[in-house]
Amino acid sequence: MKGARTKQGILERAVDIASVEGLEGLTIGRLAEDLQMSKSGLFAHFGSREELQLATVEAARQRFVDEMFRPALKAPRGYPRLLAICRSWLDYVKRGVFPGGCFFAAASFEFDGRPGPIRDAVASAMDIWLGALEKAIRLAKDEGHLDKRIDVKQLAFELNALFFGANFSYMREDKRALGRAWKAIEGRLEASRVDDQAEAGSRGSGVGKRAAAEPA
Amino acid sequence: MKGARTKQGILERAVDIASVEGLEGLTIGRLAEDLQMSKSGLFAHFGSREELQLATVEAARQRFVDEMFRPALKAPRGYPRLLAICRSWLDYVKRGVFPGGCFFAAASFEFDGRPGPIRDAVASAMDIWLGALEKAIRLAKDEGHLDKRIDVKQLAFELNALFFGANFSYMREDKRALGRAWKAIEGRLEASRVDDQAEAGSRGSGVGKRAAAEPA
DNA sequence: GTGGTAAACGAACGTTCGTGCTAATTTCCG
DNA sequence: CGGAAATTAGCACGAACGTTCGTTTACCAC
Repeated sequence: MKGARTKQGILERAVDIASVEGLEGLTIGRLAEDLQMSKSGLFAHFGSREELQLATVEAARQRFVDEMFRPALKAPRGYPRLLAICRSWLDYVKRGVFPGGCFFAAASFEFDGRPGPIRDAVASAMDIWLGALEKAIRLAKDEGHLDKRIDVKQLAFELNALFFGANFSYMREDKRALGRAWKAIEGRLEASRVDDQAEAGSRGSGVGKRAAAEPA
Repeated sequence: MKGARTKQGILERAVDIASVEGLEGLTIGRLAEDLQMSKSGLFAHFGSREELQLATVEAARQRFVDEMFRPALKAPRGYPRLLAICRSWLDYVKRGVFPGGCFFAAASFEFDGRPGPIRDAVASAMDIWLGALEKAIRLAKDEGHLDKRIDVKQLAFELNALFFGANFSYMREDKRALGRAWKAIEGRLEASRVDDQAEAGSRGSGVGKRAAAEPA
């Protein structure tokens, strides 16, 4: 049972390295040296490099769910939860959950043109995440918080794109990156929101009726 | 002078390979074999692998400008040109200008956490492109086509994010990817547009006043 | 045609890659 | 405590990596 803990430790480090150097840059020798153990000893846990890479993808998915997604589920379902997910996403890159930025953004672009098990694993993880995002949007519609006419997949596409853009800009030391992303996200969501008559008040008309809140 | 032509041919192939395998996956042996020439003969043109990578980035930038950006400049300045640039971007990934999808999206994510000359070169190319995009937006404002209140950098950020998202989805064989991206882009631009009283007509109100045109 | 320069080649360098084996060590259970 | 099982280490391998070297080929001016 000791092996399981060691394996977990290996994978945590593997995820960190892969998020910076890429999954192809993740090398057994480098990883072993980093953990101060022998190549062969480490190797024995996986049997092949590809298996190590696949396990790394899965470990990254776990971390993503634990650090970014699950906490957002505490928010009440519907619009608040959808907003919480978006906020949590930006927070997750800000906190540096992966030292090299969003693991899956990087991995997706790294393997997009290369068929094989790793590409499939990354794609599957992204499918799960996008599915969860779509579900959150659908719930917000069902709760009557979002306009019934909005296209769920379309909105998920746009939000996901903004996440990628946020990660890109943030990694380029653009201090305004997350602020911009948050503004865009909020604007997009507010525009799809069903008018809440209770707080009708005087919303601005025209370009955008945007709140001014800043991300965490 | 023969060497210059050879070098150009090498770089064209190098760009193709790097767009699929990544700049780190671009290997001298592989490239030489692909071109049916000796490693040493090829190597002599660059002096080091890093120099080859840097030259590859520059060659990719050239191709990007030639195939995607310059053609869009034929459109009249202002809103039409901005729209033409966006359309051209989507078309450029659809046409497979780079076999592995947008070279710079991939390279940006590959090197975002790794300081060094290559990261700098990629970042510089992205800066030039984003600068050009911002300029197009600013021109559209100056021409009175876009609302004067819009934030140029904010809009550029959002468009760029949508391009990345489009590339991501398109590379995943999502047939609707470019359609969605186009819809989002057009919606975002229409919302920032100054109302053209001449063609007032009956635009839909509410969520979005979106035209239904499909991308090329 | 001949001489000189530029371009491409082939072989080899030292490293590092992933991957087998086998031996030593540690851990766990009765 | 002792022995079986799981875990780690040591070592060797073939291949590929970037790079250097000396040599040969191709081309162009005179």
